[in-house]
Amino acid sequence: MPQLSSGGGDDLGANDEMISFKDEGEQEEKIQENAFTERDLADLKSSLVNESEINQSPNAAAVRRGQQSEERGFPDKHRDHLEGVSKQQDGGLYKSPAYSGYPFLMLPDPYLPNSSVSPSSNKVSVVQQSHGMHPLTSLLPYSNDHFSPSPPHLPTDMSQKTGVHRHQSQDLSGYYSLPPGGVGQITPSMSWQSQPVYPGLSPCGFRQSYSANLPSASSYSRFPHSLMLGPSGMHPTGIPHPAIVPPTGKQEHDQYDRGMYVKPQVETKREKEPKKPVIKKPLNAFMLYMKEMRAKVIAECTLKESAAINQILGRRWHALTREEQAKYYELARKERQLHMQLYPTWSARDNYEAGLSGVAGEKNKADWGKRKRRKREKQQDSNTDPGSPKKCRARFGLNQQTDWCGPCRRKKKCIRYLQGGGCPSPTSSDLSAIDSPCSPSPARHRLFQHQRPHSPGCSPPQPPASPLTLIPLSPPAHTRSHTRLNPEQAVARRTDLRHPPAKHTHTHVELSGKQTHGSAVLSAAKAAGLSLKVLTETQ
DNA sequence: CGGCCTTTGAAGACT
DNA sequence: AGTCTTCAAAGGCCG
Repeated sequence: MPQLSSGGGDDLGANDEMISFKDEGEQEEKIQENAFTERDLADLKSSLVNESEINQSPNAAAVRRGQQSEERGFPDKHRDHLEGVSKQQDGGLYKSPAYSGYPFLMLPDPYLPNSSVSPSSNKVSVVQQSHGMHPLTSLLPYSNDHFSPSPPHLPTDMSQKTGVHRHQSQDLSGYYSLPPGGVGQITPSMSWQSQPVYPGLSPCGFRQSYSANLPSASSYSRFPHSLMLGPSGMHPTGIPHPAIVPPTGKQEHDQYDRGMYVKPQVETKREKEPKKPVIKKPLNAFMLYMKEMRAKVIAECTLKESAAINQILGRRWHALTREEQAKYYELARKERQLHMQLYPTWSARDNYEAGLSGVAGEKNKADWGKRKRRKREKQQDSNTDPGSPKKCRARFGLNQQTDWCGPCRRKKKCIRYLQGGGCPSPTSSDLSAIDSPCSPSPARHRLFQHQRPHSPGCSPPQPPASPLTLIPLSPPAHTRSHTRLNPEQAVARRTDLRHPPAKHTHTHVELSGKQTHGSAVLSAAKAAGLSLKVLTETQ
């Protein structure tokens, strides 16, 4: 769990962490990249200043007051916990109205016991913004749907998912209703508002965040996110929710990307297809960051391949300040809390059975063990030495792609390693990785051989990566666990900034001073646009 | 069409 | 307790 819950931010103020995890040879890259990140940081900081002013708005307080009608229902211990969290955090994440043209209802602090803050508090976290935009709004592209006033399609039976507490939300509409007066006065301030709209981008759901106005039929169709639920993307509660995704798992995107979202269709489809919901994991901080920044990276670097983009995003993630990361950690924390509220019986293990039922039955439990063993064996086959680089790109780096084996060039398993580790031990050149947003990873270099090597859209254009400017490529996800033992990796990953996991995230957490039931949770979800997803199972 | 790639973080299983 | 594995998003690529 992010160390945001206490300490008054002392752990966020340190400024020495940004260097510690930098790898050698990154100086040049750092200069270039900092030019970018600092720009964003400046924007962000400015937005934070502005938002603190804007949130003084009485309208915001009025909106918040309208949301304090429900009873408390969770143990005080969680409240205590969250109080500590909220005291420090609730003013930081959800008060930035920096985004114009995006209808974003600030998280109504159902998560935060201090939700009944006085108007004088600058921690007013409920800000309806039809024109203002949350700094993380692009993380919440599905939040558009949240602005549907008084959803008329709420089913009476909201207990579709087994074990999910369903406190009926008679007053849900109260949370969705957005007083018109509360919106337009929020002046879009800067911050990521400066992010361009990418009209030409492939539909990834971000650009809309910058251009949407109040929800409408058209705006729904413009939002590709899963919350723009399609036929089967209905939350068990009946509220369209990003956690509800079609069985295919990708349908959501295709469907919504193509603007096929039609609300009546949601209802009819849902009636036709009673499904078991497969609840997706809540997004972690980095995932949220990725969702937001992906479009930006794509636009700047004209990249399309997610693997390359993710490498860039991973680097930028490390380049973020603590404060910046803290926002995402906090958002992720709230997502987890919401997720836990919505699906108390859900376990991450439920989804270990990919493609199977989201409900972990006994059979799934057995299959899970088998699958796990299979994967383990598979990895051992190709990687008898888990701690060592196993791919040509890691061994030779970008500058020596001619030394790569064929499979490595085709993103396949490195045959050299399988053939006995014939690859020479890595030198400095094996430290190749994305050096800048413009430098694709060696593994993806093939992609750029038929793309623009140095996109003009990337700032700044990068020459072919030099070993001196390269940083170590992070090991594959399945080998990271080994590298965690590596002190350098530990430093590189800036473990000091890694917020400890919320060990009690699966305990009930009082999310609000007065909202504790499903309606509160759902309204909070709608307000915050949290990205919980449920994959409904086709019959 | 399914799986891979790639990233970090969270959670659960395992040792 | 520490380690390991899986999944979350994304979309192009490959067999």
